[in-house]
Amino acid sequence: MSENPKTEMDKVYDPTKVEEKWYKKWVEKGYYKSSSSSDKPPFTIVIPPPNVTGSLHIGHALNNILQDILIRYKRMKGFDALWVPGTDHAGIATQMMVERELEKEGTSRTDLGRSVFLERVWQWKEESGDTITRQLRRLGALPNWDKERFTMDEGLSNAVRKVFVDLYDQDLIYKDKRLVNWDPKLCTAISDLEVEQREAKGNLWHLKYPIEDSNEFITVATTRPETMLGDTGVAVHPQDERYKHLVGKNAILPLVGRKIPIVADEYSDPEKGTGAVKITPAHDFNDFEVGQRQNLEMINIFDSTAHLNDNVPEVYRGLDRFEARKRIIEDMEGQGLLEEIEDTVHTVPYGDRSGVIIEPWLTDQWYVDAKMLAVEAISCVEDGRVKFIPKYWERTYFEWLRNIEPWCISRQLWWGHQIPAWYGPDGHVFVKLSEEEALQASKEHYGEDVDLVRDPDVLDTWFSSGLWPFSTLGWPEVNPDLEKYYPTSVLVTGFDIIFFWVARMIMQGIKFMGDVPFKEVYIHGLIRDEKGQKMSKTKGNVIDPLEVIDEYGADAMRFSLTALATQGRDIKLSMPVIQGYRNFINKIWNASRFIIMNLEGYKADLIPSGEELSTSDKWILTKLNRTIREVEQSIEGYEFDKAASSIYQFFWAEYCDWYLELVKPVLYGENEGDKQRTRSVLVKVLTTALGLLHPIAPFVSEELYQRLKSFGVHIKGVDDEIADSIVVSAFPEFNEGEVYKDAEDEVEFIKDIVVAIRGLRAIVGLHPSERVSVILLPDNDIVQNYITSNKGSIINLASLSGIELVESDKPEKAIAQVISGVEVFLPIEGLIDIKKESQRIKKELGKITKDLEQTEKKLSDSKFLDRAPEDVVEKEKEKFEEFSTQKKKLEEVLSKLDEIQ
RNA sequence: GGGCGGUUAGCUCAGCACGGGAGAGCGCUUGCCUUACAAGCAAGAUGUCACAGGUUCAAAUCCUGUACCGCCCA
Repeated sequence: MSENPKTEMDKVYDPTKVEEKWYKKWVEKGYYKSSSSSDKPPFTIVIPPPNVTGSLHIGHALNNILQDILIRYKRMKGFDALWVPGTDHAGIATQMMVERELEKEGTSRTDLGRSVFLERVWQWKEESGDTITRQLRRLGALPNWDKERFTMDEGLSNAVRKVFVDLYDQDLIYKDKRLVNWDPKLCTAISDLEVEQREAKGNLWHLKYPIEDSNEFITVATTRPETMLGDTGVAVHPQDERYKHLVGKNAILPLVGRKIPIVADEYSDPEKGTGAVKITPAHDFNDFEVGQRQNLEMINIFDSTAHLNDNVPEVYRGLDRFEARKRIIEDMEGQGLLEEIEDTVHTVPYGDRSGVIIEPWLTDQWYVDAKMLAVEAISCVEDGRVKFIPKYWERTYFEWLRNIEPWCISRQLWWGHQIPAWYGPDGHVFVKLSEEEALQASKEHYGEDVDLVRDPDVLDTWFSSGLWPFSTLGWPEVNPDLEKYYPTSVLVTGFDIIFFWVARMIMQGIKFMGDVPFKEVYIHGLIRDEKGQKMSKTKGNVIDPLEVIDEYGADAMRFSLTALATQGRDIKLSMPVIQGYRNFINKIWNASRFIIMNLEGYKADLIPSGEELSTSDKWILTKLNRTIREVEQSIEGYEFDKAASSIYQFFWAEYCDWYLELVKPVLYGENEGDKQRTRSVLVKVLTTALGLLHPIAPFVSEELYQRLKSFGVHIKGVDDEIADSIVVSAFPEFNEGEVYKDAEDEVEFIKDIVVAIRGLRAIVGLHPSERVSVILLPDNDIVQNYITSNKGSIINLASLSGIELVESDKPEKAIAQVISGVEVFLPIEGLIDIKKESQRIKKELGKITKDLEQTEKKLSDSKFLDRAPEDVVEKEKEKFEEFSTQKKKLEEVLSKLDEIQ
C-alpha cells in the first residue's frame, strides 16, 4: 500500500494492494539467495520443471506452494535454503505448438528446414517461455531466480551429451532394431510410458485361412484384420488337440497368396477366440516374440504414417489402416472367408500427446539399458537412502523398476537434444561429445578424413529431466554448488510422474553422482473438482489458480491448498472452500487491525515475563507454544494440513475468540501497567503467529509485520537482531518456560462457565446486550477461587450484571446448567416453557446416564480391574465420580422443575 | 488378471503407525449491525465410524473376509 501504514487500515483485507509490492521487494532485497560459501547447513529442492509451453494450472499451484512452504520454513529455521527453478523444453509439446503457428502462416516445419525451424522455436521460447515462471511469482513462490535453468541451456546440454556418451561407452546405451510404439501422426517413436491404454469396444473377426494341399481351413480370430497382409505364421497351442494335425503344415494367406507356416507356440491360448492366432511379427509386440522364437519372417506393411506400403498387393497400397480394415473385411467376406464377427472389449494404445492410435512399428532406435540402472535405484529405496512419503508409493516404484523394459530414448523430432552420434560413409557410428571429437575418431578409424552425418534424432525430454538434480547445479563441472547442495533434501511431486521422472532421476543420479539425487520424495495428491473428477478443459471444470488469486488473493489460495493437502489423498477443491480460508486471512487482518488500533504507548523493550503475567496471558502463551510445536512437527513431517489447521484453530478459536475478548477490558481500563503488559503480550503472540503463518501465507504476514514494524514492533531476524522482513525472520521457537499448566486449566474452566451462561441466556432468549445476574454453585475451593479471581472476565464475557456465589442454596426460579465443577443458575422472572426446559434436562440426563452406565460396567468387571493399566482404571474411577455428581445435580434440577409444574 | 488407495456428521475431510470418554471446516437452525472483523459474533442440532467375523478387560483404530467406489499396471 502506498499510504502511510499508521493511517487507518481498511476494514477488509485487500490482497491486490499488497502482493505485487512485497514480491518485488523480496526479489530486490535478494531474500531468495543461497550461498555455497555460507556455513549454514544446506536445504535444497529442485523444482519439477514445468513445460516451457505451459501455463500455470492448479496442480502446479499446489506443487509449488508446498515447495515454497518448505523453503521459507527452512530459511527461517536458519538453513541455507536453495530452491532451483526452471523449465523443461518439452520436445513434442513445443514442436507441435510452433508447428501449429507455422500452419496458420501457411508454411511448415519442412518448408523452413531444420535450422530455421529451430531458430523459430528459440525465438518463441524467448518471447513466451517465461509465462509460467511469471505466473509462479503470483503464487508468492520465491525460488532462487539467479539459478533458474532450462533443460536446453548450454550447461544442461553438455550434461546430456556427457551422459549419453558415457552410457554408450559402457554399453548402457545402444542402438537396436525392434518394435517401438510409433506415433503415425507425429511420426516419431515414443516410450511405453507415453502410451495410454484405453479400453474400447471392438470386434473379433474370425478369418478362415485355407490349408495348403487340403480342403481344410484354419480359423484365426483377430481384432486387427488389416495386419493380415503382414502375417507370416499361424500359431496354435502345442497341446491343442484340435490343431495338432496341422502343425508343420502351411496355410495360404488369403488376398496375398503367401504360404505361412502353422506353428505350435504356448502364446496361443486355446480358450481364447478359436485357439489359433495369426502372427504378424512386424506389427504386434506379442507376435514379435513369437516370430523370434519360431523364426518367422518379418514383413513391414506400413509406412511411417500408417498407410499400407509396397509389401502388400497392389490394390491395397496407399490405403490408411482404417480404410484397409474395411476393404479387407469386405474382400474376405466376398471370398467366403469371414466366418464370424464377435463383439469384444479390448485395450487400444493411444499416444498421450497426439491422441491417435499407436502402431507397433519396426525401426532403428536408441535404447537405455534400464534394467542395469534399475538395480541400484531399487536398492537405495530398499535401504532407506531415499524415502517416499507416504511410504506406500515405494511399492509402486519397486513394481515398475523390477519389471522395467529397455527405454526408447530417440525421437524423430527436431526440437530437443540432438543425439551426439555421427555416421561414417559405411554407417559406422561415432558417439562423441562434439563433432570435432567424432571427426578425430573417424580419422583414426578410417585412416583418412571422411564426411560424417549426424544422427538427426533428438532425445526424449525425460532423458534430460532425469539429470535435473545435478545438471542444474552445474554438473559436469565440479563446483561449490554441486558440492554443497547435492544430494538435494527433498523432491516434491505428484504420483503421476514417479516412473517418468522420479525413477529416472534416481537411476541417473546414482550412476553419475554416485549418490541419490534426494533423500526424500514427498508425493502429493492430484487436485480434482468438487465431484472428485479430474479437471480438464474439455469438461470445463478447471479452476484457474490465477483467477482464484484475482478473486481471493494468493494467501487464501495457498492456505486452502495447504489445509487440504492431507497425505495420500487427492484433493477435492471448490470455490466455497477457498472463500472460507479467504475469510480466515481477513480475520488475521482484522485482529491485527484491532491490535494496531490499541498500540499507542507500546514499548518494544518491555518484555513481560513470569509473575508479571496475568492468567490469561499465561494461558495464551501456553496455547501459542503448543501451536508452535505442532506446526513445526507437522511441517517437518510433511503434514501440511495439520500445520494449517493448528494455526487456524489457534488464531481464530483461541487468540481471537477468547484472548482478545479477555483483554479488552484491560485495554479500555485505566491501569497503565496492565495496559503496557497486555499490549506486549498481544504483540508478542501476534508476531509469533505471523511467523508461524508466513510460510503458508507470505503476503499478509509480511504486510502486517511491516505495519507493526513502523510502530517499533519487531521480530528477531534469522541473521540479525531485527528482521528487515518476515521472510528473513527467525521461525518461532517452542519455549517450555512459557507453558503454564495451571493457568491453562483455570482459563479453560472459565471458558466452560461462560459458554454455559451464554447457553442459558440463549434458551431464555435474552438480548445480547441485556445484563443479568447469575448464581454459581461451585463444587470445591479450587473452582471457587477460579471464579472469584476471574469474576470480572466472566461478567464481561457473558454480559452479566453480577455473579452470586452460593454454597448450597439453590434458587427457586431459575434455569440451570450443570458442568464439571460448578452448577450455573440463571434466575428467571417471568414464565419459561417448563415442558421444553424439562425436556432439555432430560436429554442431558439421558446422555450422562449412558456415560455413567458405561463406566459402571467397566468398574464392576473384575477382568477390567485386573488387566487394564492402572492409570486407565484410575481415570475410569474419576469419570464415575464426575458422572454421578452431574447426574445427581441434574436430577435435582429436574425435580425442581416438576415442582413448579 | 495383478497391485494400491478409499468407505467416519447433509458435504469435504482429520483421527487409525502406538486400542481406553467420536473431531474440524463448510452447510443447516436460532438470536445478534456488542466501538477489530456481517468475509463477523453467540448459541444449537446432526454419527449402527460400509458390512460380517475374530483378537482383547476394552476396537473407528489391530487381524481375516465381503461389498461398493476410485486409481495404476498388464
